[in-house]
Amino acid sequence: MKKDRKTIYEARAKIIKAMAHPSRLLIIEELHHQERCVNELTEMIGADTSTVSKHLSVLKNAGLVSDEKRGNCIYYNLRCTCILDFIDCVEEVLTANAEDQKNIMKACKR
Amino acid sequence: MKKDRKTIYEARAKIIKAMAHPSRLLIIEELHHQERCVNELTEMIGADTSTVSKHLSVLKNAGLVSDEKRGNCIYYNLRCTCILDFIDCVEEVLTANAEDQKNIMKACKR
DNA sequence: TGGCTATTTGGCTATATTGCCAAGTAGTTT
DNA sequence: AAACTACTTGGCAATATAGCCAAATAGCCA
Repeated sequence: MKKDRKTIYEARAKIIKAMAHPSRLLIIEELHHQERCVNELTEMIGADTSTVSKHLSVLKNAGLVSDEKRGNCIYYNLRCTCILDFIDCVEEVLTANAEDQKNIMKACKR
Repeated sequence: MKKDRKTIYEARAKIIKAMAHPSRLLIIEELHHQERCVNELTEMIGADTSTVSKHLSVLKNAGLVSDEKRGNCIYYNLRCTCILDFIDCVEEVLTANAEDQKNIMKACKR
């Protein structure tokens, strides 16, 4: 692979990888509705605070969320709302896959 | 996290994880232009055939590509073209990140 | 049949990710 | 200042991923 093409794909992969985790997808979806602090997200996810904090730092590092300290809490915000379209696309893939499964089942019954 | 919500996010994460690799992003983009066989992709990527074959099986397993044997080769096709919008969104994030970097640099010079 | 070509699979090592606990930091409240 | 709240960091073990080589499979060609 050409060097500059590789650089581009690596940069993209880093962003996508940051999304590629169930808890982080929850965070993304939640932050789309409203900003949240670590504590709130921790409760929703049901993992250790440190774990959630690390997930948030992965997202922040990828530039997907921003944080803002206000009062006692650090509030996290979603930076690019287009990410939600992204998830719509993923849903499309899942639906297509389910459709395939169904057809396979049908074929087996025959 | 509630069990059914967790299931949904795990399914989504699996799809996204399948995209989260430079070589696999190249494959996706390439297949968007035209179908390709393993050999062709292997050359473009410049890795071992077995490595590329495994990348393709990850993509196939996620339902992102389909394969079709014709003549001597197995041709791979992209199944959901919406994935390209997805990548547009990733580009948007990258641009925003670059913008941030630029502003930080500016601030430092002052 | 035997050798090709195209592709997949198994096995292995190196590396990365995840998640918990414990400890550290920082700002707030009493 | 001491205790408290909110969060991050370091460390560690378990697990997953990546990429190579070697070997297996499968269809084509002579």
